Amino acid sequence: MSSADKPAPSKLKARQPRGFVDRGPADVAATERMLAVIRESFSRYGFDPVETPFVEYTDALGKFLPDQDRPNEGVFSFQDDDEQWLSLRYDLTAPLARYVAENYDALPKPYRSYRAGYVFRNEKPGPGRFRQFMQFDADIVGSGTVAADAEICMLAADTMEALGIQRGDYVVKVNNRKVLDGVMEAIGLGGEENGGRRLTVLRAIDKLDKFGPDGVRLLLGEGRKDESGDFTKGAGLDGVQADYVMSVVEHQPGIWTTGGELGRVSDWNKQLQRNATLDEGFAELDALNAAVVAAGYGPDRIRIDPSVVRGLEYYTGPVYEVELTFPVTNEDGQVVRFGSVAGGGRYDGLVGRFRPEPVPATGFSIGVSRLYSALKAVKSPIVDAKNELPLVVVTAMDNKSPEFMPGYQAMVSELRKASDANGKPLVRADLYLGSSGFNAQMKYADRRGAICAVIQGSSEREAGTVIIKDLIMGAELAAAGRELKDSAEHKAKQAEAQFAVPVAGLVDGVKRVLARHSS
RNA sequence: GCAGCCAUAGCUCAGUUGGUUAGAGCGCUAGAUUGUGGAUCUAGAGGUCCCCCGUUCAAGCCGGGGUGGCUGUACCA
Repeated sequence: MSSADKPAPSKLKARQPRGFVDRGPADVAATERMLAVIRESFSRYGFDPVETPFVEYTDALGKFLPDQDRPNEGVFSFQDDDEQWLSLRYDLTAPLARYVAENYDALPKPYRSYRAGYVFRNEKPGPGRFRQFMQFDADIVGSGTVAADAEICMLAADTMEALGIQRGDYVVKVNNRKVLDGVMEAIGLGGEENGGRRLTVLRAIDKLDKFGPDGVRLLLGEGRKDESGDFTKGAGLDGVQADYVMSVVEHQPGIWTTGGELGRVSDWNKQLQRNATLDEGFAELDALNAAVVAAGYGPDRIRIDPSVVRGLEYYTGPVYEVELTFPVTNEDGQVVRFGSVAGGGRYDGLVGRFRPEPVPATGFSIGVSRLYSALKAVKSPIVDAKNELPLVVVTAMDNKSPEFMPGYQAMVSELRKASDANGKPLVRADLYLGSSGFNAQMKYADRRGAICAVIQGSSEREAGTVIIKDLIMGAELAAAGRELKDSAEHKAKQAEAQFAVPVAGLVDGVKRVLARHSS
């Protein structure tokens, strides 16, 4: 404080690493409620929870093996003191595969499990895209039937509705890797030697949402130049090949709505040159569709869409993507779409990496923070702040005199012990511990969003009473114009908003205020 | 990763051809009002002008390099 002890010239700068975020009380509480809803939904489908650690051996995560000294491509990795490579998990699927393989004999199969947790990706962050984020997964391991995939799709749809997303505001889109592989074969891109070009074509298809059919066509052919002048090399398909690809991926709007009835994928497939892989893919889509339709899930909820491309590295059969379809106005006033908030598919090869026998598996993953933003945008009641327990602030009128503090602490203590008719906690209670004057204490209570303030100065203390001030009603009065403040009506309201009760009646007085605002 | 734009107070931003002590609005802290949220008025706190090197008598401003941010693109399990 004296001029002698100046602050050091270089103070440490408080800052978050890029791509990582802090979350405030409202976000934490709302996310907790959201997770509870998802958990309930998954649990109802008979899934059991399991938790695995953040860290796995790098080779167990699969894709990024330490081919050199630094297994760092997109993954946070470090070496243990025995020099083995460890990594932070980048999804919840690979750790589940490791868990199932390790505990194979002890688990009931097919094994249904769910889990939520943070995952980490060491890559460039962007809007709504972080290096640490939460996923919520559900998987069925040990069942190769398409009924398992159907079950996952229905679970996805039901979970969206449980979260307060209206039917029609989301859609579960389903495709099958075998369809895409069959298309590749049909245009002559089958076989080991065409792996690179296949990837380019599939990536181009994945851009349909972003660049539209014309953009995709460019990427299938020569390539595409973006507005910054950057050029993306295309797959080099000729016109016939590109036509074929486009006819598949663009056909989806008509498939299920023809004649007002659900069409059959196998009928639609007759328009195309066929091969065994295509047939198998369409047969699986057909079976999946039949299963969900029989259970009452129409194309407004679960829909076949041949343009869905996901998980090129490890999905082997059906793939799914949950897309939000309602438009949203962002803070810049632009209308945007949320797009995909969950995705998944069948990964029959993943557990088998650890086991002598093949183990089929299917599952999906919810991007929790993206979905959270979406729930706020649709004003889902689940993320509404009103669900929080109300806060009462006890002011410390005589905070300059330490001998009065125990009295105030007795008050918050009593409020903290109070419960409602159902035996649940009545309120959260906070005692002002700062050194500022009374005016500032009211501002404090206001900023904390307290429902009421408890006040006891010297005159109340002598009278054995406390004052309870309804801050919600008080705010309306404070906002009223000066000329109104002398009116009889205003004074009557003021008496209602702020009243004295005996010290023993503190909890009852607070209940009186709660009752006013408990709608 | 590649390309473009940007970096001055907590936030949004001014800052003249390079010229003394870098400003505004909002916000924040408090006072006016022994003890009541808004409004008003007053005062206060808060800055290595992103960092380093260079040019110059002199750099927030000019040059080079770095770092960080934004946008697009690539990748995305």
